Amino acid sequence: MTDTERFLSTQTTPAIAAALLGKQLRLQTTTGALTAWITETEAYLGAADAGAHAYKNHQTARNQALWQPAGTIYNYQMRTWYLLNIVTQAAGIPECVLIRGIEPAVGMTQMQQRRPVPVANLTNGPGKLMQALGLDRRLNGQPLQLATLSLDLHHDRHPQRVVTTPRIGIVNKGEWTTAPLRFFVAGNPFVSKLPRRAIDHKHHGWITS
DNA sequence: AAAGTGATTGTCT
DNA sequence: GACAATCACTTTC
Repeated sequence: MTDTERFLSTQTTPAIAAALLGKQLRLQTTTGALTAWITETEAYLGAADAGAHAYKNHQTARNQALWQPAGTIYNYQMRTWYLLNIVTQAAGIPECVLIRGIEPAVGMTQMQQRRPVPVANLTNGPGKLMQALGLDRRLNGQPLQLATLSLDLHHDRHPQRVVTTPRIGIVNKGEWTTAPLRFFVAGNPFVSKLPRRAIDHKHHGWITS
């Protein structure tokens, strides 16, 4: 088992979602690597979770990847956008973490070419970050470390504080609508639906090293 | 700053 | 044919 597989399968999925904040996402491209720090995540808790695609273990052609082992990419289309999830837990347990925000580290110029908007609007949402990385659903079902996309647990930053809220876009799902399963780095600007006044312009919410 | 609406497309019933 | 783990734009305060 790799370090990444262990990280993604030996703690609860909400704990993994929180622990992913500050970890580095890396995309290998023909012109070099793009890297970014994860700033916002959501946990989806499988068969029990009325807000999840795997609710009641309902398998369809689209969501097969959820039953694969930890580290598998679950990538699907939402309207005209693509969303990135990382499967957690052992094979057969359909839990995952949705990546909702990333802070560009290396390659921001390339990201802006793919998504020509002001930096403040570049990667602060799950559909936006996929457009900035130039990705679609072709990665669906692939293991993270074998794909051009990978997780680097050893290059990480540490949030000063993590904020927990209900998930975005989950409506009429009873207790699961308000369950505290969204996590983000307090003060980081690359977080969806964040009021301007909540931004830490100096350190972006990271512990300085 | 918050709330509302339309765009647009694959997926599932 | 309904609906969706979104986004961008408009309206309103």
